[in-house]
Formats: sequence, C-alpha cells, structure tokens
Amino acid sequence: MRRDTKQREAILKLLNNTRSHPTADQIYDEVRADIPNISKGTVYRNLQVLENDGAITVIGINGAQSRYEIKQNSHYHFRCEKCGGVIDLDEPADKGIDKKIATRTGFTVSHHRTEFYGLCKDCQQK
Amino acid sequence: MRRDTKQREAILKLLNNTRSHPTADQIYDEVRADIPNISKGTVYRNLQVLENDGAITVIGINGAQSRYEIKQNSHYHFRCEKCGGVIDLDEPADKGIDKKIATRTGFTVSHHRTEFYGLCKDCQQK
DNA sequence: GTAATTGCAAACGGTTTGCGATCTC
DNA sequence: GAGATCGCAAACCGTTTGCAATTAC
Repeated sequence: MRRDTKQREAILKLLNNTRSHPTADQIYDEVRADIPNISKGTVYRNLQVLENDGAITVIGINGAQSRYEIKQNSHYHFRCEKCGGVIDLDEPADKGIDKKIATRTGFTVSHHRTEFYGLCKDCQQK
Repeated sequence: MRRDTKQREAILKLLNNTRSHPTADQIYDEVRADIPNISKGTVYRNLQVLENDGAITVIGINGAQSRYEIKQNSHYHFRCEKCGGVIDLDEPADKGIDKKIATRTGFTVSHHRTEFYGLCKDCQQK
C-alpha cells in the first residue's frame, strides 16, 4: 500500500509549484532546504513511484539528464541548445498521427513524444 | 585535420550496411570481428567525430543507450516498448511545424524530434 | 505489527578522458 | 615531423540497489 511520507509530499509540492522541469539533482537540492538529511536515493525512488502512479511525467528524448514535471495534458517541449532550459509549448499533441502510423505499420502505437530544439529568446541575444 | 583510419572506416562501413540502429556496444562487438583489439574508447571517440562531421545521427532516448545511424533525410522513429527495438518510419518530418512554433514563441527553432512508442508486430503476438 | 519507506554507501552501466605509444598525412 | 588517433585503464556521473533502521497505517 502506498504511504504518505513528508519526503514524498515535499517532492510533489515542489513540482506542483514550478514550471522549470527540474532534474533529480535540482529536486534533491531544493527539497534539502526543508528536509536536510533526505537522500538522493529517496528522491529517485519517489520519482519512480510517482511516475508509476501517473502523478508526474519524465521528460526527454535526447539522452541528457531526465527532467520531471507534474502530469498534465499531453504537450510538447522546447529545449534551448545553449542554456539547456526546457520550456512547455502550447502546441497540443497531435493524436491523429498515432493512428496514422499504426495503420501504416501494423504496430500498436500508444503515444509519441516530440521535442523542439533551437535558441530561446534570451540566448538569441547573446 | 581529419584522418582516415581503419577503425573509423570500419565503423562507418558497418553503419552503412545496417538498418538496425546499433548501440555503441553493438558496434564495438561487430567491429571487433575485423579489428580484434579496437577499444571502446575509440568507438565512442569516432562516433563523436562522425556526428560532428554530420556523417551520422545519434538517436537518444532518455534512460536508454544511445543508438547510431547513417545521416539521412529527417525521419521519425518507432521504439517497441517490449523488445526495445528501434525502427525507421516512412512518415516524413513535418517541417512546417518548426516555423509555426518559431512564430508563436519567438524562439529560433532548428529542428524537432519525434519518437513513437508501442508494440512492434512481433511483440504484439506474444 | 507489518510492510512501505528511509538514509547511507556501495555498486552499476554507459560514456568520457588522461596517458604515452602509434599512425596518417 | 606534427598532430590526429590509438589502446588501455581509470575516472565520471546519473541512477539504482542492498541493508538495517525507521515510519505510516
């Protein structure tokens, strides 16, 4: 049975209050302000539990560190190639394309992920 | 200046003759048939050089090993969630969407990546 | 009470890197 | 001969895991 620990709550609360798509390390650093002796193992384990429960989503298809966000409607991300920042896009996920691929290939398609790459506004000016 | 070594040629040749999107480890294993004492460091260094030169493309998915393919026209990939296999899709990359995002956000958008997830034909039957 | 969760530290796996030797141009 | 590349082994870094102690229910 799933339990309610202050560690898990702190991680969820943090993710609920940010749009910055933090890495596990950033989460660890921030949560330590409240719970100084929390361990990284606990952070990783909780992120796994929360993902399995569908409470959060793991972002990233480019092999870098994983980033985490609260589960929300399916949407795309933009990744700045200079500063590494990840930004939510309004563009809604195109669900029709999954069916199109499924029909064409005979595969079962559950979902897709798209990430855009380029320079964010700040980084264009430097 | 870039040199032409048998190690680099063997890696390129292997990638030219496969559609299997091998991992660095698989490349290492296969190339060792020809060059028994090639090292993993050399494989990784060459894959980096070849990527920088635009000769190959890295397919990176969070949490999984990187896979490599010969550079070709922009296209999407399907990853089977059961066997882990990566398959090229015919679906051409939608270039219009990059401009759409750029206009909407003010970001510079160089490209995007899309990956589909589900079950390939073989894995559906098991 | 018992099973989930924790902190700690060690292990893991893919990838990178420092080195002195070797090879390509 | 200069500089790129090599093989080797150690280091790196994000993540996972084993364990005994603690905690939620």
